[in-house]
Amino acid sequence: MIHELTTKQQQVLDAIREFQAQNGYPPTIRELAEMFGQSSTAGIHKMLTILRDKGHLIKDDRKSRSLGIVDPHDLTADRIRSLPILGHVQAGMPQLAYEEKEGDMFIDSEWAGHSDSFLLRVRGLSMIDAGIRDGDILVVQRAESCRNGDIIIALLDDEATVKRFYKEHDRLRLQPENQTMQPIYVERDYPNFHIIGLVRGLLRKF
Amino acid sequence: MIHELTTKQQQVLDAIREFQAQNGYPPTIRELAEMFGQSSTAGIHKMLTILRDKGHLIKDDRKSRSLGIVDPHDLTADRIRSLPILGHVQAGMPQLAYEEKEGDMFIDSEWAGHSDSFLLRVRGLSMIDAGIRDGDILVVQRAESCRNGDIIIALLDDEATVKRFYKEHDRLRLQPENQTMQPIYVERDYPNFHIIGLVRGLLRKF
DNA sequence: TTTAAATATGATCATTTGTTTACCTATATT
DNA sequence: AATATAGGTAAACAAATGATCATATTTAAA
Repeated sequence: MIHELTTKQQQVLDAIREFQAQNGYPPTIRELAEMFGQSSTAGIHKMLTILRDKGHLIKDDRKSRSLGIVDPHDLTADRIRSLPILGHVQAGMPQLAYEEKEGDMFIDSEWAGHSDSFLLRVRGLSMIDAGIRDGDILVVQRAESCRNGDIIIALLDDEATVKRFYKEHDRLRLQPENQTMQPIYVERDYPNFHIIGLVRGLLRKF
Repeated sequence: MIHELTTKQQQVLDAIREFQAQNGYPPTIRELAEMFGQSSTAGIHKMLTILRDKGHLIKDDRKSRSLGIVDPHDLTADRIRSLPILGHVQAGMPQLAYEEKEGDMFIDSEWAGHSDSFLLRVRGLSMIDAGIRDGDILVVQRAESCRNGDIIIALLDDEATVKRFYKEHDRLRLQPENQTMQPIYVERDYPNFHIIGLVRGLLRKF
């Protein structure tokens, strides 16, 4: 869909990108013309129209400094999320207690692209056999439901835990991955059980 | 140095930030006035001057859409690194074979702040007891030396491995963390042994 | 060579945008 | 009560900016 560009058109596009990075806002047509040593604005204006038609540029008519690059390489902003690191999950859901925030961390949105996620520091050894260790940080995606076998963050009687989730005949099984620990069974419709989120990733710092 | 703001001033600042994030370029004074339901531009204009004097805003006189937020929280650019994901480490060090790149991932520079780092996908179970599993991604910091107990990426006879490193009397011990595997011993000064880097972190995607 | 497209000029026009002045209204402080 | 400050209105002005027309010049394709 994105057409080929002449070298000149590419230069203009690069100049816009450069200016934006340098100043925090896009250039005017006259500023662009000056950069290329041109005495008229008409040439640049025409080129911007071409660039827009070719799909490389977003340009709002009659708006000053409204140029926006359509750059498949510069997905930086879209690929980064800043997530809060929570020391522990508290009661009072579904609102998360952000006061308990340990800090923030930037992560690739491949993990946090959907909905609102957060990071949770693991306490305990209940998932040690799944390679989840004490002190690890989990990438948790908020969710109310999940599927069999998912590793979830659940709140049971105001106590937050990491477990693998299984739905059985008339009850739910929260399976620790630790040979020394027993599964927890929860009646369906037990009021004090809530799924907080799905474990999507794990971060560990050595 | 940065003065306190009234709630209204804070709202204006937030609106500018929001607009910038939304559109890629800053708003005009009239657009701001409209956002706040004001019929005149003078009020906003006055407020922008105040915000600039207080050090929260960069504002070029007589330039359209030139507002720039001075935001101590926006250290984004400094806290993010884009690291290549390598499928495996090859011979021919110390240059890494970037042709084998699987892709790139953004990570917090808390892990990759120093020197050049890269990401390496783990193959095998040699470190399973350390919670490092097949398919995990390691954050590797390039290094030629390391200390006892460090988890390292080493190249032995053109074979790359993840092991825990110990220096013994007259040899080096590469200790797998897997009860079924035996340590590897390497003579000091063995020519075909090279330390590639230090494992600083671990990323896993569920 | 001929033709078409891309690039550029110079001038002009219309609109957008920032700036300013003179007021008005609260609210809090002296 | 008097005063200062933040916030707001209305109107007008000046500068910045985008759009456009007619016309060259160069470059690439037919």
